Amino acid sequence: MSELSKTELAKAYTPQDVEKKWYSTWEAGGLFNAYRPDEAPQDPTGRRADDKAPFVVCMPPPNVTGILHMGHALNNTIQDTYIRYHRMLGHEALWMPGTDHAGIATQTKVEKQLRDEGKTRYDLGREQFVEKVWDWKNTHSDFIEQQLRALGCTPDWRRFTFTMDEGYYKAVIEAFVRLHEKGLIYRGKRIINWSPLAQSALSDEEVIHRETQGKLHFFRYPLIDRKADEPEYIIIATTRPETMLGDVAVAVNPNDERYQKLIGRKLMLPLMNREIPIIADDYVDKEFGTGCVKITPAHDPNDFEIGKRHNLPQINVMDTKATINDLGGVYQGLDRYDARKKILVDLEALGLIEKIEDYTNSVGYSERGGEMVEPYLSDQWFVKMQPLAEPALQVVEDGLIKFHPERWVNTYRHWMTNIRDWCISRQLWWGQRIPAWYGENGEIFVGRDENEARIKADAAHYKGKLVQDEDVLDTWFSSWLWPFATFGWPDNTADLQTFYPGHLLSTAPDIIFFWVARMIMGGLEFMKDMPKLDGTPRTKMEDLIPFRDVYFHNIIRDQQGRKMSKSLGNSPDPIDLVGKYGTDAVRFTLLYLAPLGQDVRFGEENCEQGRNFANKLWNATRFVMMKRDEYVSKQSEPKFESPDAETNGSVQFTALKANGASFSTIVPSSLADRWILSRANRTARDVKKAFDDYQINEVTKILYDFIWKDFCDWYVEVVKIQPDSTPLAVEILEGILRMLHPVMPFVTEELWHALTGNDVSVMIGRDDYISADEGKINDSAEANFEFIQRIVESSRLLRANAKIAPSKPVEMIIRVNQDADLTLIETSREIIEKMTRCGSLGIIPEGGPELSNKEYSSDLVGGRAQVFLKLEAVSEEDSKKEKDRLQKELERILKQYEALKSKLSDEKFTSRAPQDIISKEKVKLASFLSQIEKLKVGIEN
RNA sequence: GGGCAAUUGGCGCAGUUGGUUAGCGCGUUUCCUUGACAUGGAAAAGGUCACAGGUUCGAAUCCUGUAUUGCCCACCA
Repeated sequence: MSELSKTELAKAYTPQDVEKKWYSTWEAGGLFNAYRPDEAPQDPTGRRADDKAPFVVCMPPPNVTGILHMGHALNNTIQDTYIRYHRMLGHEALWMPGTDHAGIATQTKVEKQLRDEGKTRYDLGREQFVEKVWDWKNTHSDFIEQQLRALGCTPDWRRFTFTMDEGYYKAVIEAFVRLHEKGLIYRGKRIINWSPLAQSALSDEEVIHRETQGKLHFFRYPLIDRKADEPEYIIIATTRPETMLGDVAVAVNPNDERYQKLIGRKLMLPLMNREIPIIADDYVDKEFGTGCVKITPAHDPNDFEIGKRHNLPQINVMDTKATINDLGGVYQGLDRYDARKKILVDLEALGLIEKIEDYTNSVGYSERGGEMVEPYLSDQWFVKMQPLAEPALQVVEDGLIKFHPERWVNTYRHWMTNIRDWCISRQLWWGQRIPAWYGENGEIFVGRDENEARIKADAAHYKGKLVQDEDVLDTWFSSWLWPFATFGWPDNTADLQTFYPGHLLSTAPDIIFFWVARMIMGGLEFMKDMPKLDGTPRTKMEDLIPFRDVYFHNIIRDQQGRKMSKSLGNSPDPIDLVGKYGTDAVRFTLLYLAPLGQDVRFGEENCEQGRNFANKLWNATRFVMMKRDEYVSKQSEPKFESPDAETNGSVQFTALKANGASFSTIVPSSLADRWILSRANRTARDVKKAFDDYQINEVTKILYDFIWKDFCDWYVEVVKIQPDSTPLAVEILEGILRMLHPVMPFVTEELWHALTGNDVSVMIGRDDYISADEGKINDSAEANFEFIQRIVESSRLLRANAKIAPSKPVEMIIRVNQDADLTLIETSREIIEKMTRCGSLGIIPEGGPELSNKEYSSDLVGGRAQVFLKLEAVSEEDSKKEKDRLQKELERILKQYEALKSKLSDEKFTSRAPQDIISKEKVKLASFLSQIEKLKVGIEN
């Protein structure tokens, strides 16, 4: 590659051409693969860092049937950016991909398909139905993977895991059996959340409560054996009349004088004609309603507790479809809503309705199906959570696991300290079947398979038939094992030893309870027995936790602030955006808009910013390459292969790769060079800090500003004027491409190859990330070049004000306050002249003849200099306008000056403020003063 | 009922240990197709940082309260 390059880049960046090519090149080149030290020779890139630690991210597995929405796009972009960043830092970066079987969601979809064919799952039977779900899964799971590829994601596809895979299935069963053996899983008859649609139990987390407009009904329950001075009936209040069919008592507060005498007496439950007692319980609030509560233990969790305290029967009046059953008398067969209507009509006819009021209360709905959840009494399996929650809270409190932003710790703590047992059984067919077998007399045997259950049965001297539990486990009961089951747990695999614990978990905050908290519990509980890589046991908490940092990203909303949702149709398909704007543009935009933990409103047009940025970078590279060709052709003996970076006289290019992780070895020879090198290194430093602090939107902002404003707007312009800066520009650009690569992988890879001429087998993503050389951060160079920039800007402003055509050469004079600046400006003379298009430039010291505002328009550059632009024919009107402008400026500065002056003369300030602040303010005051004087002179002349 | 956030120019947002002449993108106005880029360049207008107190030499930034908005949690029938 002696001819470093020809300028072959197209005029605009077209992502489609570039993305497909590079993705397959990366994949074929093994970029995504992470290897254990013992597998190192397999790494096709030949580069690995045995001495460097792995960096592991487990992808939150999307639902296998789902399509990715904007939230996924953001989340996976965050993860991919961190993976790429750490890969470039030399870590063995492992991103574990996979999908989730999503029990209810998936089963519901397949059942719906069956329904369209006029069938139910029972028509097929369990085995055939599950087979059908597998078919469905197999035809849909590719889709997720393709979308992730389109987003440029680089997980280790070889490790792709599905939560129903054979090995994973085993892990789930193992976890169940172990917890059961420890007494942390039990079976119990409880009130659970029942989804009549899914016909299954739900966990508390799968129920969302919404304020719902309803009615509070006041019913009269007649008193039996009423004495003359007693009321005819007791009035109870209820929001759910249909449950009265299962009433077994009415409770009052023991201290309620109104009813004290009636405690122990009986009421006649209307419609059912059942005698029920009046009982006393502290739970009842005297103030609410009538102070009398009907008690329905089978249909309300509170009533259930009260029922237990008072040994009341539990009468379940509904079946699994929330239809009234045979215990509901004449209402049998009615749906719960129809039953309510009929009960109201019937009670009305009996004159037993006191009144009905409007009432708003919180009602639970199924997160999936959206229907009203029924509190339902049934036998279910539960995980005892408190013993698991305690250490899981501890590791977060102790900072072993850090939340970003930190405030989520509060939410986490609250949930963990008020934790309730987790209902894990689901009356579905799609999922891991509960490994419990029942004997004919209700015996329960839990084992990894039927053999094991049989052995336990034998031990218990049970010889009869064994029937396995029909139910499956909650999907989250498999998800919480994700950080280690994916590596082969419960087997003691080399992968598990090498890649556990992981590092980063990135997720939306809405699954903090579902998933994040439980994964922490799972890691602490299940990894205890697994040895570390060196064979020693995991004794420390930090060896058990599944990850160290949890990044809670924002929720993406539409421009009206609504949550993106399928039903609203307000969620753009990320893949459409990728097609329209390019992957890099979408990635950049999402990260740029994603301040940590703050919801963000997203409009598709935002992607234009990312697209424009990619195009800007593209063209800057195109230009730099063009200048390089030009520069090379002018050199008598270009020495590209030279490893040295000597810069005396004939500047030469260093071999780009040899720079390793820092920007450039070229010794800067001009102010602009020192400036850009300083800015570049400062940027590298700040980017690293932002990455490490999980301020990813800050990363993109810093890069955007540096690349666009410093490099493109100024330094590229400098190169046009100072061709000797070309080699440095090339090297800065090369570093820019590396710095930006984790965020915008495609365009940077394409440009990097164009620029360096590297073979496709060499990938920027396997190369070193830029690290800052802080010794090259040069405050005075930055300040001095900024001074030059301000002068140029002043000149442009004056030209615009005076309406002088941009192309017309002008006469300009710069008057400086300090002699040192005479030389400074002199050395930058060419830059100033070319950038301001001035025909003649005078540089003069303080003092000397005044320049009249009849001839010159002027502008102050802080207190440091004043720029004068020679005007052509000046009319009275122009002159007045110029004076007005100066006057306005004078007033503005005067105001600040006065404020600062009184501040500095305030003894309180001078005695209490730190010295450096005071001296800074003094310098500012002097600057104001000099500006004021100059403005006055300008106005008068 | 408890908790957590947010409130900065027309719109969307930065501003992380209190000290900047309060920034950015979009939009608006003016000018510019000068050999990287019109997906561009140059310039301009536009904000008493929700409100009221307080702490401090100094507050967009810290504290208290108020208002509005959003989210999470909670078994008051």
